[in-house]
Parts: sequence; structure tokens; C-alpha cells
Amino acid sequence: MNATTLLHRHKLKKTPVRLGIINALQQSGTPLAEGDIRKALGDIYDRVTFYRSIQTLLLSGIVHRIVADNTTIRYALKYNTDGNKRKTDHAHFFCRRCNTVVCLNEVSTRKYKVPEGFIAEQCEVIIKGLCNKCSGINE
Amino acid sequence: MNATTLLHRHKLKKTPVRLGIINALQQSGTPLAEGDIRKALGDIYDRVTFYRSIQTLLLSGIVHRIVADNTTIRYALKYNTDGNKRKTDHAHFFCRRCNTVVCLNEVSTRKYKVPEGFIAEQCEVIIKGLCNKCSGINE
DNA sequence: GCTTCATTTGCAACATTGTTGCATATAACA
DNA sequence: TGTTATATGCAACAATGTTGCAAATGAAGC
Repeated sequence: MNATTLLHRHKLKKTPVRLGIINALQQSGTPLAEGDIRKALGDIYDRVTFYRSIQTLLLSGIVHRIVADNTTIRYALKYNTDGNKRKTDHAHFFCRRCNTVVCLNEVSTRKYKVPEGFIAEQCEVIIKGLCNKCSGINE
Repeated sequence: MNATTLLHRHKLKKTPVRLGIINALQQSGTPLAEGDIRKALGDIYDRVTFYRSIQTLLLSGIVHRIVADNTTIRYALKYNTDGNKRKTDHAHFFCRRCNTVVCLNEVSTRKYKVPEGFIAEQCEVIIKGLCNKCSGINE
């Protein structure tokens, strides 16, 4: 599904930044950081504009934010290229060597039992280690 | 186990900031943010000093950092008051209403299967929702 | 295509979390 | 008590994000 349709379905105005963000995320296999996305858009948009646009996309459920670490924030589309919504409850992998974040779409997060009186609404799982490209490299 | 012994066992100098951080975390039931800890120490130490001290405690394995959200960072002791090391692989709960973070010591993180070639070293689980104090409150 | 108007954007400023360099102060040990 | 490696404070900077306000623009109707 293309960016225009996606925005239209969510009743959002078709602005160049939003289109650019969606396209950049669609073209990238992995979740991207603010810097990556703005660079992909040619570094012509203000940081504030990026943050407001990504906020809109987050609230609309087009994009989700992955906080792998306090300084490692990535954004990923919630839609596959075929336009189907991805499973949202998947784990994420963070490679400590190349800093890449990978959506492990096939790894569902488990249900955890919380103490009496607590209400669990959401669960985030970040697995840290070495990715397939870095695990073979001697350090 | 008192703060002095803890530092001594880890071959760390006994400085007022380190002692203060450990005492503040020991006295608090829940993980604390930078601001909470520095306030508990009377707001007399520089932020840089706090960060360098907490870094030392993190590297020594006395303390661990919980990143519930990019703007919600908390620190907690890895030792119980009896001096025994806590299980480190426990889930954390983040209350979206009162912003409290709770170590769910009795909730162990599960083992997740990662794709071929990936090496999982660590796993962080953050469960978000309402804590026992906030779940009963009508909003 | 043009007008209108709500929405978006850019700029300036500020907040939070964290780091680095360098000079000074201090804990620990002999 | 003196020595020395380590800790601290201050100034500066970086990354991530937010808010206010004026100017620009997308979308819808005519």
C-alpha cells in the first residue's frame, strides 16, 4: 500500500514530510532513527516538523516507536507493503555492535502475570545481543 | 547490607555521593529517577557527579538501570537489604498514571527464540498499564 | 482554477538525560 | 601525615523531545 493511500485511510493530510517518513520506513528493512529518516528526506525539514509528524503517525497507529535504550529510539511502520497490519505484539532485537534494531515479527511477546491489583495493558520486549551480521565478527 | 560494605566489597571508594545513592535506593521501595535521588541527597551534588557515580555503580553491578520509556529512566539496587543479589532477569511494570516503576521480582523474563545467527545476551521486559494504587481510580 | 480556512511548518526557545575536558578536592593507603 | 590515584565541580556540548507563535500550505467548495 502506498503512502498516499495510507494517509488517506487515516484521514490525514498528505504532506511531504509524512509521505517521506512513510516511504523511508517502507524502503528500509529495519526501524529507523530520527536522524536516518531526516537524512533520507534530504535534511530539508526541521526537527520539530519531524517530531510533530511522527507524533501524528504514532497516534494514528501507522507507525510505532521502539525504545531499545534511552538513547536508541527507532520508528517502524505498522503496515507491511501489502497493506496488512503487522502483529504489534512482537519482540525487538537490538545489536550492541552495529546498533541496529530488528523487528522480530515472528517472535510474539508472552503474557506475563502481574501482581494482584495491577492492570497490564501493553508489554514491550527488547532482546539485546549480536545480530546475524555481527555475531561472526571477532572483536 | 549497608552501603559501606557494599562499596568495599566492590573495591570502590566510599564517597558521599555513592553512599547517598545506595542509601536512597535502599530506603525507597521503587526504582528512582535521577531527580529523585539527587533530591534525596539534598540537591547539593552536581548532575555530572551523579551520572559518573551511577555509571560506576552500574558497571560494578550494584545498580541497574530501567528504561521504561525514553523519558522515564529509573535506577534500582541489585541487592536486597539482606545483602543477597536479586534476580536480575525480572520484568518491570510502568504505571502510565502515576509514572511509578515497579520491579516485578517474582516475574521472570521468558526465554525468547531469536532468528538463526542472532545471539541473545540479555532481555528486557516492560509491562505498561495501571499499578495497584491507580487501577481503582476513575479517570 | 481560485478562495477560504483549518492544519502544518519553521524558527526560537526551553526541558530532560547524558557525556567530555580540565582543574581542584579528597579517599585510601603506606 | 603525606602521596597519589580517583572523585568532584564547572563549563560546554550532544541527542531527543516539546511549546508558542507567525507564516505557509493542503483540501474542499465554488
